[in-house]
Amino acid sequence: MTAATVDVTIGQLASETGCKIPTIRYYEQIGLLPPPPRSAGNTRLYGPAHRARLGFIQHCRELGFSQRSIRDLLDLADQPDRPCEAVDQIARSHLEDVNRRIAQLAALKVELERMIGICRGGQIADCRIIETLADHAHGQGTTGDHR
Amino acid sequence: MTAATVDVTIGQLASETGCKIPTIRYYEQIGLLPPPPRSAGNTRLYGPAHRARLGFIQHCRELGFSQRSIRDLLDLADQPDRPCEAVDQIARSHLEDVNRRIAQLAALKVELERMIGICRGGQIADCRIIETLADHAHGQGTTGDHR
DNA sequence: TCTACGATCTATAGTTACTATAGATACAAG
DNA sequence: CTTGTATCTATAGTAACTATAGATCGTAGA
Repeated sequence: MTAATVDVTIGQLASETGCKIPTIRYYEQIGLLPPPPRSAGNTRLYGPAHRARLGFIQHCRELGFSQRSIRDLLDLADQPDRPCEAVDQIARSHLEDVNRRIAQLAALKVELERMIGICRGGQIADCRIIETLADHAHGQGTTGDHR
Repeated sequence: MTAATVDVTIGQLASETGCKIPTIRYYEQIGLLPPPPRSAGNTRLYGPAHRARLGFIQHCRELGFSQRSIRDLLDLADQPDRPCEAVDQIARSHLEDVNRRIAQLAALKVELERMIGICRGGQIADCRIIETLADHAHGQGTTGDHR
C-alpha cells in the first residue's frame, strides 16, 4: 500500500490541480487549507487529503461560493454525523444570491441596450449615451467647466 | 441670477445625491472628481458643475461601469468636438461584459439547482451536495483527516 | 467670551479573493 | 563547486469603496 502519489511539493500540487502556487499558500494563510508537514529543508509536503480538500475548495469557488461559505461547508463536511440541513441552507442561500445578481444584470442589459440603440454616431456634443449617463444631473447642463 | 444652490459642503452634497461622504472624498482622491475650492477654514465647497459630474459618476456606477470606463467616459464627455464612436465602443464592450456575466451566472444557477435538487435531507455523511462539491477529488474519499 | 457639539479635515486600515514582487534559502544536476 | 530552478517569507498591489482615529472648524447657547 505504498502509493506513489503521496507527499508532493507545492509546485506539483499546483500543476496537478491547476491552482496557482500563491493561491495555495493563501488558502493556508486564511485557514481554508491546514498547514501541511514540511520537509527537513522547510518545503511544504502535501498528501492525498490535502489534494482532496483543495479540490473541494476549487469546485466551491467555480460555483461562486464565498470564502465564508466555503469555510462553513468545510466545517460541516468535517462533521459527518450532523444533519445535512445546514449544507442545504448554504447552497440555497447562494442560489438566491445568484438569482438576485442575474436579475440585476438583466435589468442592466436592458438599459445598456436601450442606451446604445439611440446612438446616432455623430459628435460627442450630441451623444445620447453621454446625455443618458448625465441624466442624474437633471438639466444641470454639461459635466465640464470645473474649478 | 444669484442662485441659492451654489457652494454646498460635502455633507449637503452627500445628502442631495445619496452618495456617502467618504465616497465623494474617495472619488476626488482617485481623480474622478476635481478638487473643489475650499473655504477659509479648509472646508470643501461644491458648485453645480461638481453636482452634475458626481451624478454622472453615480449613474455610471449604477450601470456597472468600472472606474476605468468612467474615467474614459468623463474624459470623452469633456471633449464635445470628438466623434462619438469611442463612447459607443465603451458602452458596447460593457454590454458584452454584462452578457458574459449573465451567461456564467445562468450556468451556475443550473448546477446549483441540480445540486440542491438531489439533497435527501439526511446526515452530512450521506450528503449529495458535499459529495458533488468534493467531486474534483475524484474518489479520494473524505476531506477530513489532515496531518 | 467661553464652552460644547456637530461637521469636517487628514491619514490609515479593513474588506474580498487573490496576484505580483523582492530578497533569501534550498535542492538537484553537471 | 557552481549554476539554475524551486521554494521560502513578507509585503504591496488590484477594485471600489467603508470605517476608524485623532485633529480642527464653525456655530449656538450660557
